[in-house]
Amino acid sequence: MPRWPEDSRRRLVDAALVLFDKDGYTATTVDDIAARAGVTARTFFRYFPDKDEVLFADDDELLPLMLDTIATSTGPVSAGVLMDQVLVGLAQTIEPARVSLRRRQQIIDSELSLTGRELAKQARWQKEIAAALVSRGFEATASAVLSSIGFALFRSQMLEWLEAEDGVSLADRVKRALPKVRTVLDESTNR
Amino acid sequence: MPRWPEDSRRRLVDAALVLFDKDGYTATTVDDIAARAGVTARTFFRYFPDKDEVLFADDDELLPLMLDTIATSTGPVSAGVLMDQVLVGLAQTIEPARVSLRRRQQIIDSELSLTGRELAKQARWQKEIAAALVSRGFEATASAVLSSIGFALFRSQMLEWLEAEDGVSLADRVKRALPKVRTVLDESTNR
DNA sequence: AGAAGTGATGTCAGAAGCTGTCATAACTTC
DNA sequence: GAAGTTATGACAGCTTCTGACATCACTTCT
Repeated sequence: MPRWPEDSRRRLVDAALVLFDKDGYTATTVDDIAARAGVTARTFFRYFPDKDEVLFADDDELLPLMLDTIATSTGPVSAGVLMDQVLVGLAQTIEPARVSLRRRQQIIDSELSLTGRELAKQARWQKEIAAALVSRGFEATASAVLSSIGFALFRSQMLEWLEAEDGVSLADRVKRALPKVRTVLDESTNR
Repeated sequence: MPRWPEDSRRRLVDAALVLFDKDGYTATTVDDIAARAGVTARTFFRYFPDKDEVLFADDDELLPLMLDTIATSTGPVSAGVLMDQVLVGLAQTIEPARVSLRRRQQIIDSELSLTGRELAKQARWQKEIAAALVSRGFEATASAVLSSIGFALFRSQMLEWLEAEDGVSLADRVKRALPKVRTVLDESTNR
């Protein structure tokens, strides 16, 4: 429970989203964001290491959740089932934030560098999840492959979910994703 | 066959790789690179839109190759087979450059922003390949999923290939990757 | 209540990335 | 050899990001 803190941070995030949405990412300077939040640019960089991160800072809370899913899972399960649990848990966590996530994704898609940042973050998750699977005794390459395609699938499902209006939850989409791969693969070897 | 051109560009790339390797990415300034190549920083930015791109500029030649694979494929094949051909072709193309690619990957891994750039480029490929599959008459979601996991797999295999010393070619690794997914998946539903 | 401490913020200075503009020199072409 | 093209240099300026130090608000201890 700090004195003024967290308040500035929240205002900076809000200001950034509004301005990026209104004027575009490159067109809005850090000074603009800081001014709208009532602080200095220097303060902005105290909360966020760079201009991009104001869009992704909240994501950092998600990795511990995912790692926790793996660490606290009980009983003998396959790596695939664990990965499934991780992704469904992730889906359920972000599910309520759909509208703001969609706005954010529009901004991200408008700038290639932001897409890169998003994917880099996901790549870090991917590595950590794979490592967590390994530390639970699963084989290294299988863990890497699983984590790799798991996140690739999650992302494609998330993008669909953000766009779609059919009301199908992200968790449901994710649950259907892995079997869907199997279908595609069965077709793929069908010379 | 330009007058002086291409020569400066080549020298800039070489200088950048040497300096990034020697002093680290952030520590070497664009001025350093330009100086070593015998030109001005302004000239650097005429060849490359930003400092990152000097590491990735050559990759742009690869996309046309991949799209060509899809466009010129004859006979009725499944999307999966096509995707397989694309990735194996890509693997064979970059195969000879292994040593320089490994040095490059070390630099990329040292900086999160570079990883982002690498993945952003791959994301663009992914979208274009998916679009090419669609234009060959394949279903949209299947194309997207296939392209998505295809590149995820390719990347994980490439990273293994760069590290490994077992002499197994990248193309072979890629060929084994898709079946490997199937194995992992079979295990994954095996509650 | 007053002193001392802590943490958030402001101010200032500066490096590095990147862009626009114009000049110039090298080289080609007619 | 005149005209046109092109790579490059030379500034000048903006934006992102960092380090150093000052200051102000609020807390805690006495």
